[in-house]
Amino acid sequence: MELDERKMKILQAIVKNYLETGEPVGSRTISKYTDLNLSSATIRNEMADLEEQGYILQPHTSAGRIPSDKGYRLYVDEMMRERETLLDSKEKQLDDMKDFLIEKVDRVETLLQNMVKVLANNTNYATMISTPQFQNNRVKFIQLSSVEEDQVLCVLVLEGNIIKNKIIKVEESLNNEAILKLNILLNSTLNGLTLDEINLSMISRMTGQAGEQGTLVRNVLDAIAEAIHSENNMEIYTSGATNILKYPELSDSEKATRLIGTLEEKKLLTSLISDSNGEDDGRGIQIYIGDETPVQSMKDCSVVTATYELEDGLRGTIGVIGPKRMDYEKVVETLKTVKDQLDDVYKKIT
Amino acid sequence: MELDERKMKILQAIVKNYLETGEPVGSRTISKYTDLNLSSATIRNEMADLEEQGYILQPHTSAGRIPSDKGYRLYVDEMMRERETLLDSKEKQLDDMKDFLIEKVDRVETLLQNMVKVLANNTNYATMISTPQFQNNRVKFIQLSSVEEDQVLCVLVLEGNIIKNKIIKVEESLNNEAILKLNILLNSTLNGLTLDEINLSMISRMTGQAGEQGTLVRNVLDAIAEAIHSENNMEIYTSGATNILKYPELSDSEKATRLIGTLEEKKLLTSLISDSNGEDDGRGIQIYIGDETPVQSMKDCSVVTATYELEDGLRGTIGVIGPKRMDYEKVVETLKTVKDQLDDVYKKIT
DNA sequence: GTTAGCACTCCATTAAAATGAGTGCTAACA
DNA sequence: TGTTAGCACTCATTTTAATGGAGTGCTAAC
Repeated sequence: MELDERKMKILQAIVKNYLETGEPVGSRTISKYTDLNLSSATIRNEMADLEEQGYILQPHTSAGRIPSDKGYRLYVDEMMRERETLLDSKEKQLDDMKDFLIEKVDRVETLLQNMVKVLANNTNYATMISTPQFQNNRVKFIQLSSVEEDQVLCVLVLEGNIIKNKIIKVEESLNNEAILKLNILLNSTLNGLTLDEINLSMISRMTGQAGEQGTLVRNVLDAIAEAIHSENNMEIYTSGATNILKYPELSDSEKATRLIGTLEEKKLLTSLISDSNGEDDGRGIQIYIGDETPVQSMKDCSVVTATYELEDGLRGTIGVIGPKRMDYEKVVETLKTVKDQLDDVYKKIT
Repeated sequence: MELDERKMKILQAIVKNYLETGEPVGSRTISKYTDLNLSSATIRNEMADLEEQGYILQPHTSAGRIPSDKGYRLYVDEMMRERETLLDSKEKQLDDMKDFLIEKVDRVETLLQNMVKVLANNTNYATMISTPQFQNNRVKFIQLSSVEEDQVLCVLVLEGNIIKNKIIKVEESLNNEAILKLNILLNSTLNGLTLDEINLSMISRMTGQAGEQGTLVRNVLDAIAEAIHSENNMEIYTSGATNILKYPELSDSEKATRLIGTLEEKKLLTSLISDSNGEDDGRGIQIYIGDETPVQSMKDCSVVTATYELEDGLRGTIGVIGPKRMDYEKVVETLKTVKDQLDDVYKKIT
């Protein structure tokens, strides 16, 4: 099953060439392209082998070969060299970007929205980014305040300065003293806890202690649970959906509709969000080629995702969606840089 | 410049037919289609006149005619009958929708997001909706709380239960008493005011009264100003962007990219938001045909917008973007219903 | 003023032909 | 035994030509 060195080189040449041109590549091209100094006939023989082994395929007889998913996979795993040379200029470019991003940014959301746009412009693929998850972040501060007769405002601050709030209806207005008491109760009990740590016995104890205001406490806790619960919170921003249309193999009406539709219906993207199952390269990068994708509607694409991590355990996912023949090297490199630098930018703006 | 009745009828027939088929319509079709009982030759003569007057045009010689922007405009202004007959079923349909929407909706944002999706599915065009504006809403409640040594949380509640918050850095930690005082000062001064009413002299007086905490008050006021300022607040949700691809006249790569890109880059849509300049039909409906649009990139489309109004003076815009040959009647009818009912749904969920 | 008739235009569709990139296979070569 | 030149063959793409038909404009007659 292993490929000898020559076959590897030929496969690599095929993939590289196809990434560049998007056209099936023939034996003659390879014969000239590589330093192997082999005639096209020899290449043809090797190609026949490679096809038999499933690394490349022919769109039709008498066409050149294109990489199969398996071929891309081998390329990505074994042959892709990191572009150290490019790294410097990329660093610089991203430094510029940082300045650009910081300007006028004062909320994480805005930062991420800008980031995802920059990434889309940079790569010419579609991009997505999820707001950080914070299930495991701890409660820092809770406050109830009476806003109107029958309305209580509940504000919740989590580690990482995530603020959630909700207006809760109450039957009868509360006096200041009652509210003060409740605040003390809530803070002393819940501060420093994560959602997972707020369990049933705790809840019943608190509702007990709250006496008359038992139902209110209950409502507050519900509000917290709801506020903190992942699916209500994770937002996904996308950008560059129209980049899809730049690639003929994706731009026919049916595929484009499916893809752009998926990007629009952000919920469908959640399965791309860092399930952090093993398959990454040790630096939080994951590559899904074709059918490997967890999002069915993207089976004609490749998806590259990276997990970024801000301080305070805030963690999210950033991803690039493009044709299978995307420039994996560049994308991976860019994502790594983005991921590394996101933290910096974030620190500067907070 | 006025058209006689017969020409009107012919134009109307052309537009209607073109809306249905999307194909240029010829004289023979009209001759049979209308109850005018005129031969195709006569129709041809009239068509020649209509073309000369700019109401219709020929894609090429030996093709039928299609309406020009001017033709559409006349149709929309003068010929479009409201479909009273359909109204009943539409009402019902929207009632169903209401139930669907209320389920699990507990924030206005979610309501609007669902609404815009339903609208897109219903019409088969692209849709947009803006979150309500609240420049003129009054301050209901302000509260500062010390969250950490150097961080103060500022919560602002406006009429309509719009909540804004921001964490403000301070030099030195504030004791409870100081915060209490500030809260009283802020509330007593600002409650019941709109942003416009918070003027310079008021600010300087307050910073004076705040003594040591002058800068903090300044920061709080800045935060309010920023929170309340329109461009930071208005969000626009879109849906059904891919519906664009259903219409051949818009689905070529270039146009589609431009349009979907515009929908993605929501900021570009702000000029569609209820500048409420006169040109509406008295019920908050506006129709932009082709070049009439304030958004340059949509000059190949028509856009229909409606202003909706929730209670408490919350007001936003909902819009439909489609090909010029969109079904204006249906769209206008649907928008009217949505606009009327949005308020109801909103009341139910709050 | 209306209509029938006719020549003309031009797009769209189909069919046929030319092109050419690329293959697989065979036989000769080192 | 691995490599290469040569050649016949395949098949998507492009080009060209032919055909059909929807629709018009104009003229002459009603």
